[in-house]
Amino acid sequence: MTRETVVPRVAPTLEAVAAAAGVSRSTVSRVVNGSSQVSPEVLAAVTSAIERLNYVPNRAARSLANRQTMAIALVVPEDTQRFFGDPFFAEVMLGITSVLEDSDYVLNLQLAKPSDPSEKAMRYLLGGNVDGAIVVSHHSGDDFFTTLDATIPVVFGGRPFQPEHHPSSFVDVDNAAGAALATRHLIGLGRTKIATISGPADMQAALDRHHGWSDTLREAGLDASLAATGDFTMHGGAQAMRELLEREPELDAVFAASDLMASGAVSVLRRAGRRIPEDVAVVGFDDSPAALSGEIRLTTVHQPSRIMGAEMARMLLARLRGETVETSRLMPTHLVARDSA
Amino acid sequence: MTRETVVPRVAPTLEAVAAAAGVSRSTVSRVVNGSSQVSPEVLAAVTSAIERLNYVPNRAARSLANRQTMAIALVVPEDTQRFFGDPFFAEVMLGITSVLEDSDYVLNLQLAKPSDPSEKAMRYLLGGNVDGAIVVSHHSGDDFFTTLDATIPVVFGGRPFQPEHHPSSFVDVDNAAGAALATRHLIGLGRTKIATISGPADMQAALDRHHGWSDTLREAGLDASLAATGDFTMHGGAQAMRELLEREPELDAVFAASDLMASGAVSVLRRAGRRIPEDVAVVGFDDSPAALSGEIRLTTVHQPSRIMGAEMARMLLARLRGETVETSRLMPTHLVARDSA
DNA sequence: CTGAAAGCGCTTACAG
DNA sequence: CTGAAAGCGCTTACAG
Repeated sequence: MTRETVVPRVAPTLEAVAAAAGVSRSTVSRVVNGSSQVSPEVLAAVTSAIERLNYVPNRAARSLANRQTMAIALVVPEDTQRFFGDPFFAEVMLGITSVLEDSDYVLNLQLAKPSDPSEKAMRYLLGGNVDGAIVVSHHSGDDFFTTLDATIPVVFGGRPFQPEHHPSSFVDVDNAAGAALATRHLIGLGRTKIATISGPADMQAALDRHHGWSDTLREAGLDASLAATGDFTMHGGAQAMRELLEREPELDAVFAASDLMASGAVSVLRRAGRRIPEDVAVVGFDDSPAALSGEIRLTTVHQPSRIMGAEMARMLLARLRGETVETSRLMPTHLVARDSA
Repeated sequence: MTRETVVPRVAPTLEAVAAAAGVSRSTVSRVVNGSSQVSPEVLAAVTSAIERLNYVPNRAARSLANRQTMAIALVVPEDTQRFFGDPFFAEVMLGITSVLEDSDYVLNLQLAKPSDPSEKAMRYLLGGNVDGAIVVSHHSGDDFFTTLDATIPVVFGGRPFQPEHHPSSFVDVDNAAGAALATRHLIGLGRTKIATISGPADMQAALDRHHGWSDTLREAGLDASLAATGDFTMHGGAQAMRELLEREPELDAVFAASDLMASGAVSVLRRAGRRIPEDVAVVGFDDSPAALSGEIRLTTVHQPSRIMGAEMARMLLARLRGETVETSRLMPTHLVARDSA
């Protein structure tokens, strides 16, 4: 259209640096990649040329040549709302980025639809765009992610559904044990009508926590039928609480499988005139910031979310380096007694 | 090390598809890229070969050849905590992803340190990894981002600092006008000692909102000296409120430059025995979910965050297409009167 | 409508 | 320690 007088500031290439330093491309490539096979003088000349030209290697060319992208994907099969709404994800991401910072890898966040990764997301993950992936919040419909491991290494945050089908590597806590901790605490408080608000049945962690609750109750000879399902959100927790209250107005305790759901339950209980913890004791799970931001300081099962994120990253990086690493890492939980139970 | 008996499931290339379909690579490339210059029969043959081999184009090779990455970066110069803590960012990201979904672009999230993007982030942005960038939450120290536009198109969320230096394209609201709306509302309520909690002075939006407040006050002949600075977080808002209360215990209104800061202020005011809105009227800014999740339903200045995100993406995509687009887009604000003022 | 060929900017054996 | 050359998997004029 218009006459362009602007010099098309093309990014300098290896070639240009080589010319400027008076050496071959191979040599420049060596210094860029930190090879020790370079004489001090040449090193200096090349380094200064790089500085002078402000050279940055072209990632596409590099990837094409050595088949590494130096990128890893963080896949969260949840909608944006839930991703941002639950502090758990922030903590995990914080842990991941903290270890990636010290590496040459960059993180690509991929929010996918639960149990139905988009065509686009699948192509992205399979199209050689990342060297590995971390999948947090796996749902049972997501077969794609468990089989993805055949193409690139993937580490799950939380034991994925059907690991027997495709043995996946993951970092998790012993969810059943954590739930048992919470339930025993409630029993120790003398409660007898102990309900639970479970997470979605298509998530392994939700199932495990549910079983931890029911097994503990049965061992104690208590009824384990008072269960409702939430979706790990505050709203879902409130909804489930209403249902439980209707079914059993006399309930005196509830174990919610997440702090957010516990918060929702607390609101409903109070609005229904129950004092917490006097009338109804509530225990959450996560010990995320959400445990402290609600109407009452939540008693909850602590899981080291940030550290778990860091472990996921470390595990993936180790596999990327070709090291033999354990397929799973289980982190400890503990009960944090505060005001709600 | 060990003898590998596993077939190294190499991803099929264009070449392989061409062979399978009995055509040239050029032809396969054409159908992959949706060229119309292909006969129906050949189209069918190639399509079926692609299906059969499960072919996914190698992105690095494609990028190298046509100099497009089909990726754009969302850069947020804030730490992970604040990024996840403020619903504003979630809304913007939601808007961005909604328009990107219908395109072939993927989004790469880059959290950078305020006023000091890491070496790594800079290299990433300059290294041909993305075709363009959206920068939300720009601080005055970030010269890198304003100059980045010389290399790849960047659209700012919120007018960047020093746009005169490097005319940047951005989408924003008229922050001063929004603040004036809030302030006039407070004046209309008969308040006379109207304070403000501003955002950080290194952000243009914070400055603009502050001026909207002070100009309106001066026009009304009221004192405009009661100002404290927060950092856009709840904690920062609380801190600033304490300071204001100490300086002027008689204050009867406060305009906070964000809902999160308004929430922090509300807590402090109540703890100090003030009734809201009777004793002190509070107006926030954003109308994000945070306006409804606190102790009181906040009266606030609505800005269409999600739509703004969508506009940023649309604007960037248009520039990527080589279209001539306006350099800035200003969205409207309006006051939402609820319970706090 | 289709194919042969050059080129995108790197890395990596292979010689020397 | 250094360089020439092939190759990574695509796209894109250029012919035909």
